[in-house]
Formats: sequence, structure tokens, C-alpha cells
Amino acid sequence: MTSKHRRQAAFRRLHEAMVDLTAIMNLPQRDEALIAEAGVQLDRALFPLLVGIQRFGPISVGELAERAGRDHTTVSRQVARLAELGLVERRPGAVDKRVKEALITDAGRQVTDALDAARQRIAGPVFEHWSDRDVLELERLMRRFVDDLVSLSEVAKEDT
Amino acid sequence: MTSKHRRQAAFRRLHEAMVDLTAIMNLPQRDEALIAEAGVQLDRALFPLLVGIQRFGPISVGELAERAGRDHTTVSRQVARLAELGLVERRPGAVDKRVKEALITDAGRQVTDALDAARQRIAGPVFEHWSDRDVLELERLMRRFVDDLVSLSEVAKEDT
DNA sequence: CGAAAGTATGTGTATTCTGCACCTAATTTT
DNA sequence: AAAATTAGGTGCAGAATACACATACTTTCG
Repeated sequence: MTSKHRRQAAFRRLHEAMVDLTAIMNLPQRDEALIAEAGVQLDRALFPLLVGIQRFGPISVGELAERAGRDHTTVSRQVARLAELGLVERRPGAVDKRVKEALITDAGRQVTDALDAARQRIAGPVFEHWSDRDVLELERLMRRFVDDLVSLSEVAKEDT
Repeated sequence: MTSKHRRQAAFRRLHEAMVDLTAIMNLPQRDEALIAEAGVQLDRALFPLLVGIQRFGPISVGELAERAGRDHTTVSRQVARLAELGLVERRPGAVDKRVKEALITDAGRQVTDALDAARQRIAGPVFEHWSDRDVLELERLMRRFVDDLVSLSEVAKEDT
């Protein structure tokens, strides 16, 4: 029982840390600082979408919408804007012509690369006083945690 | 040099995990599931604010707004709604009568307790096959990481 | 002290974001 | 091949948000 309670307490503290982290990640000023440091011109709202397309593209509007937890019409409009800016390319899907895949262009990749580099400059110093071991452990455990969360929600979805 | 590159690679993977985690935390369906499981009636938008007031209250509108990264007028209206629902109480600050502190009421605490319990039921199973050590390590490292991030941004603010 | 500057909160208003209803095109099912 | 389903998109309406401005209180400084 004591062990169970210790776990629950750890769970609560972990959740607090997660909430804090999410709050930091969601701060508009964080994105703005990053955009400024990267020296790119990009609407804050398009930002996570561009990153998603870079990472998972070619990707359909529907899947992108599901990942973002937003309506597909909203995402459709935002992807259209990214296309207008020349940061992503639209093309009909090879196997299913209903889907209109989005994939990153060279210009788009320049932007995401600049953002990655800027983030490294801004946030990299956080780990200055961290041991290699702790950095790697945090990375390993957080990755595992996220993956477990995803599979949990996928199981929940199948129950529907 | 190799060590530096290993760190940069770990940093990049860590950032990906953070983005994934933030995406999960921001899913509207996640909040909805939690609210349903807790059996409470609460607007999704008021949710993080209530938690913030429970955790940091009594707290001013301004500080709450800064934590949330939103304009203080937006937060002012949302806190007013929480007060109408009887979940938080407003009162003039003891030392500075300009501030109108928000603090959680008994009814508000019942809601946050129900949410905590619901979260434990929904997300607790994630750690079922985790070792005690890994759970505690994740909690420790994540907490430290968040704290370091906060102090970094505070330093940056002073430079302004 | 007391006027001026600064700060915390709140209201009116315009803009932007978002989602629902509905449409078309393409695919899958029967 | 007709019916049902799925992907994407447009029109419109409501919600969320921030900017401009107002008010009340506090701090600063002559």
C-alpha cells in the first residue's frame, strides 16, 4: 500500500511538472522569441503545423487535423496559407486522389532548420550543468512516457 | 566534439518528445474525456485557469495572465466567469487594494479534486509496467528541467 | 504634503480563430 | 453500378482574444 501511495504522489508531482512544461511550451512569447532569434517571418499559428508537415509529411489534412486536435476545415485553411507562403507544397495523393498531401518545400525546410538552430542557441544552455547521464535519461524516459500515452489513447479509441 | 554532438542529438530528440507531449496535453478531446470522467460541468477554457488558481492562489489577475501567456483582459473575463460559477472567490488584496485576488472556493476545490482523481483513473495505468525507479527518475528530471527552463527565461527577462 | 507618474483591473470594440452545416470529388461497399 | 463512405473545401456564425481606453489605487518626487 505504501508503495502504491508513493506512486500516486509521484504521479501527482509528475503531472504538475507536465502542466508547467505545457504552459511554458504554449507561451506566445516563447514562439515569438524563437521566431525573432531565427530571423524568419512566420505567423505563430502556422508554426506547429509547419513543424508537423516537416516531421510527418507527406501528410494529409485529415491526419494533420487529428494530430492537432482541430477541425479539418481549420487545418485546411492553415495549410493553404502555408502553401501560399511557399513553405509547403500540395499535391494529390498517389494512391487516393481525394487526399491532398502536404509536404515541406526547400524554403519551408530552411525555416524549420533556422528554428531548430535558434532553439539550440536559446535553450541549449539549460543543460550546461547537467550530466550526460541525466540528459540521456530524461530523453529516454520522456520518449517512453509519450509513446505509452499514445498507445493508451489508441486503445481507448478502439473501445469506441 | 563527439560528446557535444551526442548532446545536441539528445536535445533534438528531447525536443521532439516535448512537442509530442505538448500536443497530447493540448488535445481538446483529452480535456473533454477528463471532464466527463470527473463528472463535472466546466467550460474547457476555464479549466487551466481554475487549476492555476488552486495551485498558486490567492493570485492576481496580472500574474495569472503572465503565467497563461494571455492578455490580462482575457484572463479578467475568464476569472469573472469562474467567480460567477462559484468556483473561485474574488477579494481585494490586503496590502494593495488595486489587485483583486482570486482564490479557490470549496466548490472549486471539489472540482479540482474530482479532476485529479479522474486523471489518476485514466492515466495512472500508463505506469503499470514501469519500475518505481523509472517513475521517480522521470519525475525528478522533468521537475528539474522545468525549473531550469523557468530560471533561464527569468534571466532573459532581466536582460530586457 | 500633494501633484505626477505608474500599476492593476476592467469595459467597449474590432479582428482573428474555430467549428458546424453543407458541398463536391473520389473511393469503397454491396 | 448504385449506395454509402471518406477527404477536402467554402460560407457563415459564434467564441476567443487583444488593443484602445477608462478607473481606482499606489508610488515617486518636487
